[in-house]
Amino acid sequence: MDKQSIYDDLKKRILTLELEPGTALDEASLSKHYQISRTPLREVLRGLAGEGCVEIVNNRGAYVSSMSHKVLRDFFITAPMIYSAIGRLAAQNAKPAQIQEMSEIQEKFRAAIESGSSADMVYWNQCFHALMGEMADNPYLKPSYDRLLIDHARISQTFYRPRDPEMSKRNIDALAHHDQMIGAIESGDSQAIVDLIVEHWELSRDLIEYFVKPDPLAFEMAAVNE
Amino acid sequence: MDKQSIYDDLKKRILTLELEPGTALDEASLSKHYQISRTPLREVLRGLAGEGCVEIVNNRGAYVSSMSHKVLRDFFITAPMIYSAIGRLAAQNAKPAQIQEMSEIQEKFRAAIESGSSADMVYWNQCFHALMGEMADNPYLKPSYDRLLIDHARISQTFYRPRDPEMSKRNIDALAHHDQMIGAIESGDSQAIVDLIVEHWELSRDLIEYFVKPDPLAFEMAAVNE
DNA sequence: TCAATATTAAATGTATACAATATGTATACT
DNA sequence: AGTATACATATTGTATACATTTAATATTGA
Repeated sequence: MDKQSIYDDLKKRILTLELEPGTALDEASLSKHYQISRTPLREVLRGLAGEGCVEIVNNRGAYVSSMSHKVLRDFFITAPMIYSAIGRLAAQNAKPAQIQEMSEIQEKFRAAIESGSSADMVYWNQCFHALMGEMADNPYLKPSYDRLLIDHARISQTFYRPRDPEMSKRNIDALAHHDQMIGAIESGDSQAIVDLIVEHWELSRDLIEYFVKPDPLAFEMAAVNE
Repeated sequence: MDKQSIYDDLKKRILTLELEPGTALDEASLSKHYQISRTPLREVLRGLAGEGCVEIVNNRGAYVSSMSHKVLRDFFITAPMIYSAIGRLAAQNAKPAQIQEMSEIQEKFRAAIESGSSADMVYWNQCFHALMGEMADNPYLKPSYDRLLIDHARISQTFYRPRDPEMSKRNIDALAHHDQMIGAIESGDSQAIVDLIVEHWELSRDLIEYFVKPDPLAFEMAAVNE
């Protein structure tokens, strides 16, 4: 397994919460697991730290980056601005080959939703939005955008409930948004893509609110007053 | 010299253009220069790559990141949005100790301008704006902001002419902006800081335009027609 | 002479051994 | 008993030797 594959594998395990926020990433165990020496493994961990997946503390090793309330708040403040900017630039700069690739990813995403595979949904959704970042082709926005996507995936996983029928409905909506986004990018319609991204964002935000502020459990007032 | 110092030193040399864009960063030479083995030096280079100072090509080493026309364009597109957002957040979140520190940095900056030391001006200006990024305290915006600051310093250096009287005038203006920014942050005035940042940005932008589109050299039409 | 291939030198990439640091445990002391 | 200190263990950080890849040069053939 080469370094890039190890990088991708670790990132995937962090995004899917298989490695939960705060988990210690022990160099010896990982290098044994991936059958590679500690030197290149350390470089992988430091690479992931640069992307925000991992936090490194001096002389105390690497940890999967945390997801505090503060982080959640910053995420809600920041995502709409960056997502809109990336979308606008993507509509302006997307190359035909990238649009083709995006269509293919979208079909994989559609298949994942139809099959109900939660891990695949997260993965192909991630690919879709990461590709939009590539289309935007702006080295200054990319690091922030990528970091937002990482936490977006983790937050979504946290609040996703595969058995809730409300989820299927939202997935269908998200899928439709993606289709429309591809159309807007093809026609280079900046305003359309920004509108779609705002709509898509609100879907995601509402999903999270839906679970942060759920309906209280049923209870009998009479029983309490007895 | 410890790893952090080496990191800082290299970053400073890149910012001040002592190490020009595209310069190859040879591991052996650098490790000899800093009296450290290649292993930790490689980690430093990869750290700088994560920040955007350095580009690493597989099996071909590290280079000071380039400054193409494309980069310049992306810089102009992106900086106003991120700078404004950071400024707004700084006004909202700055801690008293940080405001104190900013005042101290500003005095160093003032001294640098009065003494006319170009390198010190770049350095303390960088510190001022980097601290504003700390005040904003937003992990999603920070990586983009830091990358913008790096290239902002390099672009400014490229177009700075210490002997031009126009420069001194602009320096005085920049200094005044900084003073006003500290005031706006102290009073938590978001609107004021955004206005100041836009003004400050325009100063910087005009400076660059002033040298990208200079007045043509004098010539005699008559001579051409002879 | 030019092109293609083989060889060689120099660089990066990896493994491993050793050093420094941090944590946990045991022991001594108040 | 509780705290502090000393020691032991485990983990990270660094140096160095070796492997691999790249690039430059030399050599051979047409």
